[in-house]
Amino acid sequence: MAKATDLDDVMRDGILRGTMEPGSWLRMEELKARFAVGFSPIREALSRLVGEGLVEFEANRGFRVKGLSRADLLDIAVTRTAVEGAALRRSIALGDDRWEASVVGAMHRYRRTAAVAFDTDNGLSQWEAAHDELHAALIGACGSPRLMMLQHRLQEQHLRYRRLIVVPHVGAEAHIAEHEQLVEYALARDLDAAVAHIERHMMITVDALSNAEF
Amino acid sequence: MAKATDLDDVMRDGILRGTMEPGSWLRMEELKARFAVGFSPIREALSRLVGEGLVEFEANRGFRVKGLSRADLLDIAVTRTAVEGAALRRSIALGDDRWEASVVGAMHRYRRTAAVAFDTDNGLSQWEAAHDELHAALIGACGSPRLMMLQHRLQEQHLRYRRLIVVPHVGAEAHIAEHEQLVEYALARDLDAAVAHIERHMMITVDALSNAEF
DNA sequence: ATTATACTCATTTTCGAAAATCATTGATAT
DNA sequence: ATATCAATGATTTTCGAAAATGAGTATAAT
Repeated sequence: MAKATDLDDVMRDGILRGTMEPGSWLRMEELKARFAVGFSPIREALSRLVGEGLVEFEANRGFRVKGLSRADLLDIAVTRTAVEGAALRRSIALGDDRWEASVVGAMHRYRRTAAVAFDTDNGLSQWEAAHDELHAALIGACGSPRLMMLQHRLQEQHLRYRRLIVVPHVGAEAHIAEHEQLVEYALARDLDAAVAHIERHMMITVDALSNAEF
Repeated sequence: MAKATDLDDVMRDGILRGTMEPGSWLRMEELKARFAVGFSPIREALSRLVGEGLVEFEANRGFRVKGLSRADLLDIAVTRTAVEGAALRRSIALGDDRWEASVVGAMHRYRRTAAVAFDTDNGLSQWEAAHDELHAALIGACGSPRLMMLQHRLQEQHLRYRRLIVVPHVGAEAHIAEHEQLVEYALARDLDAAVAHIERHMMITVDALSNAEF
């Protein structure tokens, strides 16, 4: 079935989508049966996910999906603020026209997907994907592989929490306005305004989520 | 010999100390013989190190020690600036007396080890260790597990470059003065001065290293 | 001479039987 | 009754034989 090299992709997907429950143990025999492979590829893929922070390992007890908590959600936000703030600062300072073009393009797609987010079945996840791509585009010119990689991983981890709450129909407009403003600052190369805005933005997301049950 | 769970520690050590050459392939049979274990624990440990950014993996070609380059050294510095800057800002804002005490203590040990760094055989690595501990102590009150973990990993990665150049006997005084100043700002809770100082500090280290041959 | 194809060989990668581990249960002694 | 220790069982973890892979080499075809 699934090639062994892509096993971590499949499992990452399961963890991010909540199919594999946060905090639950990952029993070897079960995974072996589920994915129709031997022990080695499974352990290897899980070890990679440990490094990514999605899975925890306890010697002789096995692997488990990393749990969710308010403290962890806050920590993700704090770290995202540090990483994305610095990356955005550099990106705005270094970005050329190609960067501007990619931001404009991503913003366009973001607007479009937001407009139909509640119409179709997977409209919401389309919007979410466009949102994440917009953020990635904004820091795309920062020139630091590590900062971009960290942003990507933190976005993934954040995704697990976003999926837990129902996005209110009404909030959409404010959400869009937030990003219009952010992109405007970025393209105007207003460094301080953009960074201040994105830092505030991170915390708003936490506030919205911290009322949720989990 | 070495318990299988600690295999990654042993290999990490080898990579950081340069025993395992940067860019070189890690042949399975060789590692199997060297550590007297089977394939599985080796692959697992290496997979963990992939997540930490010390090892690269290419499907069906195997694992290799991550190479060194000027671009990579600069990227480490950029990322360290982002992570340690933000962490220090939070640490200064949130730190209590216990934090102050740990900083004072770490600074004391740093001074002591610096004084005898060139006297004994392993004096230099003692000094290096104390230096890293001082930086860890400074951000110790930031309250973010992720920022502290990232700082630790980046410090490790930076270590591989530090080992490449010979620390000049003369530079020691300036190095100590830098840290005296930094600690002073931190304990005085002068947030902006401390953060500005540490950001400059990161770049100084890069400059010193970028003249080295590699 | 150059491209295409089959064959080697060194190496990675997978597999499941077997060993190791830990929590639990049951037996025994105080 | 409670503590101590041995047996049990469920599960993780290791191991090396065997399969899969890809790079290199030889052979054949145009």
